[in-house]
Amino acid sequence: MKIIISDLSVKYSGRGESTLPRHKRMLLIKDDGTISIHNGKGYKPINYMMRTSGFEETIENNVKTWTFYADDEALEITLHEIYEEHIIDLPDGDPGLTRSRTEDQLQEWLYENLEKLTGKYRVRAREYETGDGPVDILAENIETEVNVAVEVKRIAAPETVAQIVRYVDALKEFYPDRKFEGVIAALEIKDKTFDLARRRGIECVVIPASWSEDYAFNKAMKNSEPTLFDIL
Amino acid sequence: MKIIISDLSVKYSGRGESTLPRHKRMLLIKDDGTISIHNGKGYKPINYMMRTSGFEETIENNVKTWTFYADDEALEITLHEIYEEHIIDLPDGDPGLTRSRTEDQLQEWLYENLEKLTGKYRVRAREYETGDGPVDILAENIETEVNVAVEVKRIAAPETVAQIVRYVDALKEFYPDRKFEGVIAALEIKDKTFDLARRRGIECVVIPASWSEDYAFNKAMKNSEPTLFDIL
DNA sequence: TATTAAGTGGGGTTG
DNA sequence: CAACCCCGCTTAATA
Repeated sequence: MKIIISDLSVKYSGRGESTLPRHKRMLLIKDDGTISIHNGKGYKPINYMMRTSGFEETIENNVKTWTFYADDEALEITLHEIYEEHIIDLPDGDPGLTRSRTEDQLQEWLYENLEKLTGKYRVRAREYETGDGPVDILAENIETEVNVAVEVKRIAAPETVAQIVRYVDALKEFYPDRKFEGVIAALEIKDKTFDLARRRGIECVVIPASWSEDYAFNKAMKNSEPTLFDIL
Repeated sequence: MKIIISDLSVKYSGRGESTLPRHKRMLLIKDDGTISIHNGKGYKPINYMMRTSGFEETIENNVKTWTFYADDEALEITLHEIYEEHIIDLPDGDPGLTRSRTEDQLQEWLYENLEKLTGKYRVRAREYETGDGPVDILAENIETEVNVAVEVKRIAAPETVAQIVRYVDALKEFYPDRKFEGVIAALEIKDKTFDLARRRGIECVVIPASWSEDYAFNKAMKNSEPTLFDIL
């Protein structure tokens, strides 16, 4: 990896197009060919390019311009004045991130706890194919026996309503002799989404934030063997 | 800005949760409080935190652990062995990125050129409110005088079809005495999307890739004054 | 301040 | 390869 601190300007052309006027910034060139340009703010680079396959240097009036190429993409960096340069060796084989509290785990937890949580829906299947993509959970109303498609989200947005409506429509079309309703289950549901859902006949279920503790506790109970986590 | 090359491990807890085992990586601390951890690959940090508001250092067995805080978030970095450290001054006032070939410009271009391009639609309005969100362009069929809602996209996906169908339905509901049709105009429309659109009675218009050159040319013509771009 | 929509979105998974 | 969907999405514009 190479770090260059320089007064630089950038032009990118590829999927979109952008230009960046001269300013002192950090240029980061990783060994996998990734280029990124950082300024003093934010965690994202202001300009970047991945999977570079070619490289070219031109010098004019003692000013270097580097152009990096890939399929249909080009990133042109003019280094007006270089202040610092560092070579850093980062070894391969990074063990990588392990995540928890993901939507997948939320879905798993809800599948186990939907009936307890709502008191009226009994789960039947996960990732049930609707004909227009799989719905997260298929359940049924215990009293009315109507089938219920449940879309699980961390944060429900208006587009979530559109999504569940599509699934319900697809299910109705595919099984014309059965009844279907739609439910959104989310940790957070904004007012506007709530109103929109109600107007479309979609019910909203708010999942308590404590789900993750409950999930972790149950996981730990199932594994009688102590995990590495318990020891640490 | 501070760059630290270190053998480090990370724990994040906030909107989600994640852990990163020990490995030699780069820690980047920007003056705006942004933390990011990079390995040797990719342009994105593997772990990060923005808008940090607090900081704490603990030392155990000669090993430093830094914990960064923000509302409901915490990033804990244990620096097992520090190899390098660099302080870099990046001035504020970065002029920032200017983009072109954006969807906004595409929409502007199409508004000017829809009639020329299709030979049958005449534009009437941009960002026209349908009752279910604004549609990009409202036009009319020159021959039949039917109103046409046009959704502009760079890449049209099946979801785009659902979107334009919703708009057309909303318009029909709001103006029951008028006729409406839906059109998707995009640079790229995959087969499945094309088929789906046809089945739903939505017409597809493919925008030629040359639109951006035409757009730039016309912009230049309008401004008789030479721009900074022309000079450079 | 909250909401919406675009992004050079990225990235993984499935058919 | 295309389609689909989640992401600790981020970020900018807008009401």
